[in-house]
Amino acid sequence: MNKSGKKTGKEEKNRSKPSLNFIENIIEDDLKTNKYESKVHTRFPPEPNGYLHIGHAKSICLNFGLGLKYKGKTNLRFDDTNPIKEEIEYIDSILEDVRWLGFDWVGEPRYASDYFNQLYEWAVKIIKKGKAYVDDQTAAEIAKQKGTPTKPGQESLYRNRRSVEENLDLFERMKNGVFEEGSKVLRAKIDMASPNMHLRDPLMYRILKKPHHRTGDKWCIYPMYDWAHGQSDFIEGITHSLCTLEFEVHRPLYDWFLDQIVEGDYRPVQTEFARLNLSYTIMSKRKLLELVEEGHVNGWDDPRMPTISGLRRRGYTPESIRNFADKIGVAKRDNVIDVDLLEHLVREDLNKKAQRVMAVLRPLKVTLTNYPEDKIEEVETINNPEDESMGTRKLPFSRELYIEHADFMETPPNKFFRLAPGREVRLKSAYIIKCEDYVKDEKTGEILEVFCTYDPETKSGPGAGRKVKGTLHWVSAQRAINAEVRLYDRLFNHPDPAGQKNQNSNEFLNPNSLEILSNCKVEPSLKMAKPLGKFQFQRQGYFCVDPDSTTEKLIFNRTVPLRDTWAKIKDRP
RNA sequence: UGUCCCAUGGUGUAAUUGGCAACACAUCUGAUUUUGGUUCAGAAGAGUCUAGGUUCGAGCCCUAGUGGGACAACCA
Repeated sequence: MNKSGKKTGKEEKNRSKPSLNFIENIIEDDLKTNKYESKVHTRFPPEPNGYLHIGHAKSICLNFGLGLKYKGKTNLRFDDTNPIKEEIEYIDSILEDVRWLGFDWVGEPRYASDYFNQLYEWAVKIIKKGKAYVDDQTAAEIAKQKGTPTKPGQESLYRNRRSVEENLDLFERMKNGVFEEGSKVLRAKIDMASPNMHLRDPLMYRILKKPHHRTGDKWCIYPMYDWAHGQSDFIEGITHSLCTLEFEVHRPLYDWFLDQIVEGDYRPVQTEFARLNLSYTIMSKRKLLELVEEGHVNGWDDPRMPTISGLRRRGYTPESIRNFADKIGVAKRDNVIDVDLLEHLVREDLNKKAQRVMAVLRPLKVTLTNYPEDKIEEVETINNPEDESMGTRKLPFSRELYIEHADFMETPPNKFFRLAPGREVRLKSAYIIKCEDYVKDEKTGEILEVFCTYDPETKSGPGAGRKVKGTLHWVSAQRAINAEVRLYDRLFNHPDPAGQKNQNSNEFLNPNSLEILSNCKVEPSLKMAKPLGKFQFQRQGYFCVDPDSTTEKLIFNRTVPLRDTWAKIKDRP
């Protein structure tokens, strides 16, 4: 009795309070203890050196989602501390992708480069405290002295030899462009014997005589990531600084740098979570770039790419991606998410939204021998059975039609209930037809044409009469318009191409990831289809108008096929 | 020969004071269906990496081990 009462109490609690991920737990604890005056301020801080992918989408949804959930704020900040790799082109695409996902940042986008002055002043302060010094050694010498994770490093000759005044003077002259690139760096004086490599006197500044896309020629010394990120967080009033697991070892340094500059009570805290891995694809920017450069795909927005721009072109909706980020959760263990989940979610979304249309991908001609030659009648069909408000439309029906090649079989196997000699099927929204005859290429065995009769008593609508087992999609041969359809399959044929030791992911590239069908027949209403317009091709899948599509040449991308239980039954041994 | 992180059905994530291991995807049945879609009903699948310890009671706390991952760019 006592026990069951306890149980009920817990169940009620669970119902009213859904479980939180570990970051939400941290935030709610902070809220409870009134840390940060009960504010939540997050940020999404990409480096503008490439295109965003679905792994970034996870981070975007996390950071912006938390801002929304806790009525806080979220900044968009470009981590632009390396002028060599960064370009404005990438900034534009990042802004577009974040907006497309449906998020808005508070105020203007921020830039780490906006803080270069402040960073410089703080660096001077740290030198004055005797906790930073100018090192004249080469990159190779510094690397050599750094030691290894298992062996302590050695201190630089310059570490203790130079006075504060000398360091200050050298640093100022570094800033003024007196020294050659690579000849001097500013280093934090921490601990060359630390078991954490990042604490072995990390670099704060290097000399780079390169123009920056925002600051131009103003600076020739640029701060390193570690000496910019936490300070940017601090400047912006970020409370919860979320990043991926590989920065875990940076956290002591993040904190050390904050120790040097923070005076009040407030300071941001870094928390790490596991990056997203998705089955049958890769997520590394470097490897993705390689796919583009080696021509395995046609650019960053190739619909096979896991980039946001690729997914958009493929026909994914922002909602489906946000749902995905929600469903996969946030934790600290390495993971490979099944791409089936992503596909399930885009189907779920498109099922509600996408208009159904008739499109025959691999046409097979059907002639209705008892249908008048010149007659074209219009049949009415529903636009979306999931949403009556989407209404109906008219479809032209005629003596000569196209059906899907795979919907006819000369010698059908068990459980095949499509068209076959002597069999009947319904043409969706039209009539029941019966196969009377067919023409076959005797050499290749290919079916060339099918002859049927139609039953005028069976027109779709109330009182359509008898039922048959199969229903096929079709188009009128006279009225159909041509289209190109691009069928995409997974880019790799291994579920974890990047996770295989001693094997390059490219070894697992799927040679059949793209199939182009150029002789597809689609219903005439599709002439008006606009780029990125989304449709369900009845019985086949969801398709999206490619941006390359024109009224003269329609091009559709297959987002994802419909679930296909027949394929499973058919392929069973 | 180091430091840090991680370990729950096939996959991913939960289990909020230490109290019957839950949800989603995937898989399999059946029903409905003018999409072999959708929807609905149901089934199977883990005893929580291992060994000890604390406890009336451990997925949860402690110790050790095992396995996986991160760290040695003037990249982020």
